[in-house]
Amino acid sequence: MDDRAALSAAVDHELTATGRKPELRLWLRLLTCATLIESEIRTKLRRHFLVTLPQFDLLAQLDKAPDGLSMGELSRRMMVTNGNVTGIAERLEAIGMVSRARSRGDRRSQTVTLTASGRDSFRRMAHAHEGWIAGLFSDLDAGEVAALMDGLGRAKQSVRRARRDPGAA
Amino acid sequence: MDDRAALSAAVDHELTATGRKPELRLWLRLLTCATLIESEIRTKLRRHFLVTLPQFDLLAQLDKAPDGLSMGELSRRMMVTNGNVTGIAERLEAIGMVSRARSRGDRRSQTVTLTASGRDSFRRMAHAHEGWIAGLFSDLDAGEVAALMDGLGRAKQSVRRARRDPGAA
DNA sequence: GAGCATCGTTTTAAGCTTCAAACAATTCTC
DNA sequence: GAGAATTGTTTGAAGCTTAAAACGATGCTC
Repeated sequence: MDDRAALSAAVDHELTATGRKPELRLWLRLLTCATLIESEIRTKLRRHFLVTLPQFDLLAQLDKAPDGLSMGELSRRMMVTNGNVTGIAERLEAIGMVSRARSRGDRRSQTVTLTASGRDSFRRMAHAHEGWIAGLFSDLDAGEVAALMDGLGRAKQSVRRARRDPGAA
Repeated sequence: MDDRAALSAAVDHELTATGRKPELRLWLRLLTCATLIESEIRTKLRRHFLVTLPQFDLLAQLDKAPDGLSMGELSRRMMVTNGNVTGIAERLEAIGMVSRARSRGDRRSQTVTLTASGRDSFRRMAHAHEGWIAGLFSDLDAGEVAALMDGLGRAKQSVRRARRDPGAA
């Protein structure tokens, strides 16, 4: 490869990343989308409702579970560590959005529940949130949304399977 | 709506979330994918290279910029706040992966550069990282990857546009 | 039922992240 | 050129996050 070819390959690599594996580029693009949306929603939640995104996430899990959830179940559904949930739930309890009580039948376990006012507040947030998300995706038509749902569904399955058997290629 | 219909609607809502807007479901799925991959990569980077994901991210930006980058430029490319970069760069400097120096021409600005050993270490990490990502996506064929790249590209544009003009629907 | 492993949760240490305020160097304006 | 915005970065406070250790209740085995 002569100098000009080497330079051109280098520039090409710099600017368009075509030298990389397609999977890596896909991951970077996926991450960019997630980061953009996440930071937009985080800012709006703070500005409009004085709530953090993790707090909103915890409330959303509880809103779908009328009987409340244990700390461990919250941790699994939110895909974060146990210790993480402890802090978020404490702060939400301090502002009266959720209540915690030892579970009947297993005194190790705590059951977290939305308070009445917590549920009210969350419903308002959730309504606004749905609108914000729709706004962010508003340049996509129904077919594009469906295609992405499908592709991401396959991607999710692939990732889950790969995490289970690290060996198989 | 009688009791049985109400119950069935509720269950349906719980399990498949069909009551929600497709855009919201798309966002949740996108976030799930990103979270799964991110946590897998985070763990592997720590186990194999004793480096955090944000540190890897900063190194990756520097590896693409042979002349180094200013703190502000790093912040923009990593899509995080300025103050955030300060801490990550400090820790990377402490372990000898990067060096910082006042920029010539503008004494406000710091230029961050990979050290020789930092570049060496990063190249090894990047090679492993590329393999891990390929492994996670290995159930997708080339067409699926391309389709996702395309759809996510459109999604990214939609989000960026919506952030610029909050008014337009 | 005594010992032992397990399970659900909290705690701790280190690091990440944002937002807002502070600071310092630069540029603009007159 | 002096004063006023602007720009690049750091600092500080609050909160998030993980990994690992600690704790206490439960269940298991003999």
